[in-house]
Amino acid sequence: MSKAATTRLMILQKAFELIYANGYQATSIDDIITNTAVTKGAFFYHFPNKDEMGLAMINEVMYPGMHAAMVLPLINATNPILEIYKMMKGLLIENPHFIVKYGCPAINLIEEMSPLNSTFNKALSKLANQWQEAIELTIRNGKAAGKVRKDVNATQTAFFIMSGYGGIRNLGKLYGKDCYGVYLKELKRYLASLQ
Amino acid sequence: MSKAATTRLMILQKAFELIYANGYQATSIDDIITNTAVTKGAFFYHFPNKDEMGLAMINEVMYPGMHAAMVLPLINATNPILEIYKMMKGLLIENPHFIVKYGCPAINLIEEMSPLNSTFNKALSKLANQWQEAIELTIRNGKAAGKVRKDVNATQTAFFIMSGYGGIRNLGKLYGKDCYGVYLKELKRYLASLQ
DNA sequence: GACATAAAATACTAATTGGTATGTGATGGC
DNA sequence: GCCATCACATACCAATTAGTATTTTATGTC
Repeated sequence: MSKAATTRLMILQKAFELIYANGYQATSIDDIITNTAVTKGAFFYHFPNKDEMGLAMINEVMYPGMHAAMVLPLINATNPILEIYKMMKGLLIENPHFIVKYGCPAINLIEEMSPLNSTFNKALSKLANQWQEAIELTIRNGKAAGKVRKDVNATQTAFFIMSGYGGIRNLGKLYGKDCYGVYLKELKRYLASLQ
Repeated sequence: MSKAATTRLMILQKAFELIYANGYQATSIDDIITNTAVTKGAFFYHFPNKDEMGLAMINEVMYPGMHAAMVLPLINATNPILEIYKMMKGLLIENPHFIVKYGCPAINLIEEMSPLNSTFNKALSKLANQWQEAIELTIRNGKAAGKVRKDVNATQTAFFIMSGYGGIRNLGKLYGKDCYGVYLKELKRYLASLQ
């Protein structure tokens, strides 16, 4: 990787880190550059403004991360109920990149920025769509394989599962990680009811 | 109400309005006073700083509102499954104070502030606890009355329902109100599975 | 090694931020 | 009618914000 590309990536990764912990608007460009070996000149050489950096961060840092944690575990699922549960448990309990009190980076950014900036909204919708489609497909395949009841609505179920995730990330900020376990137990019950 | 009390309430209500739409940190004191007939002197006469105003807003504006919309509908519930569903539908569809793209004021504030400020965290936890207890009690009563299966865990179920709410408010910001209907359909299915 | 351009460093700016210092008119108790 | 204190109003301040203008240093190509 060229030195310039390294600088650019350093900016995006540190921005992600700070924005994850403090929010997008509360993270200043000065915050980012004082936490890296990057100067303001370099920042504005690589990005025309803060929002363009934010979009690059969504597409180049968050998208790959969410794909690995949320979509890949579902690909080629043979037992959809189990696979969806494992994906969720992996996300909530086993993923070392997430800190309970800071929630989920994607949920945080949706919460903060999607009402304020339609370009952010679009970029974040793409993330959510990928996940929704992966869950939906898993359920449809499960129905075809006879592992999920025929009267289950895949779209409805996907939205319901995604909602649970966003909400428990929110509650986790209030109560800490204990509520993740409580949630997962009931998720298991719910998923079983689809069989 | 005395004139001073009116001024104070005006500040809190306008602050709530602006913070609901733009977030706590993105709403400046100047924003609040230019949108009211209140000066900076009056603001800092009534509140020592911005955070104290924020806490007063949680306790004096948000708490009563959330109690009316989230707790009251469950009190004296005779059919818990139906009552919980109606409470949720009332919140998502019928409540005229909420704007889909801005989500839920309480969820927003939890998202933004609970990781950054432990005093906010505490105040917001009280809100969440009230709701949790109301849902839990409804389910326990339902079990006692034979309207909810004995093997249902009230705490788990309450967390699961609360999570769904927080998450669908998040998705609503992305997708608009259509997803509320999709969510409610699956919530109905889930609630039925408790019977 | 000359040269063009890419990449970055430095110094600045206007606007906005939360908060303060100080002044002033109204209000209520005596 | 005096006086204290309440309830504001006005003018300010230092720090921080996103962004710009200008200069300097690397880097690849011939």
